Amino acid sequence: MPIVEGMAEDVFKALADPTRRRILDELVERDGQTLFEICARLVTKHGLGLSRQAISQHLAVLESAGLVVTRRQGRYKFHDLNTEPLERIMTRWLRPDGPESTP
Amino acid sequence: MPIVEGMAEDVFKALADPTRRRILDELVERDGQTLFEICARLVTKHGLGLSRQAISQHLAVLESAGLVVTRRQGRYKFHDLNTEPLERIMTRWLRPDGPESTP
DNA sequence: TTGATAGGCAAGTCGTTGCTTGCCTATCGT
DNA sequence: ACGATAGGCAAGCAACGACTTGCCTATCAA
Repeated sequence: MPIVEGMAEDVFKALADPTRRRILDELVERDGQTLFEICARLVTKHGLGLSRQAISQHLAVLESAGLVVTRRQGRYKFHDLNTEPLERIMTRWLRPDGPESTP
Repeated sequence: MPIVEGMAEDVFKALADPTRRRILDELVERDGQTLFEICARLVTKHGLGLSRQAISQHLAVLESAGLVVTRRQGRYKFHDLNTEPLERIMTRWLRPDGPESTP
């Protein structure tokens, strides 16, 4: 399947923010975290002092990009990482014969 | 070499803009293009009606991210694609399929 | 039911960014 | 030398994006 720019757009924009990349770092380390868990870990591990809404908005961006999928369970909403959109776009500019090493 | 966020920052921000991604598309198709060539091809192939300076600024962003390297020759400045920064960051969130040893 | 927990919605602020416009320098061909 | 070509620099503007604040809904435990 060829890369559709419309799909790549959201993914690249989602990856453009350092906080969102940190969130992905957290999720790749432990899947199924809630919003409050992610907030807590960003504070304790990275010193990120952001409001809950800020993180919530970041998660919304990641979700609409397909990088995060969610499942509700009672009052909890668990967030899981989905790397499938990444693999789709990563090879876009890689040359067929691979990178050229230093001669 | 481990991924340093400071290095990834510029790369992701550079990739966040659709015009810059188009430029990379052009360069992966034909290396060593000048600014005017890139302008012309963006217009004819993608209908992008941007000013020369706009493209120039995009190229500057790509260059400072290390995604494009340049070589001067007389009054010409040729632009070449460099995929090395890409390969550095692409595997960041790919889960280890098993006990992966450091290369 | 009451209070606490987990999360959502909307408006507003403020810095960033993409783009333009105008003018400038350097190199080439004749 | 001259004009034409290739590119650079800087100020200004409009739009977007990250973040906050305030208030609201839903679920669970006592």
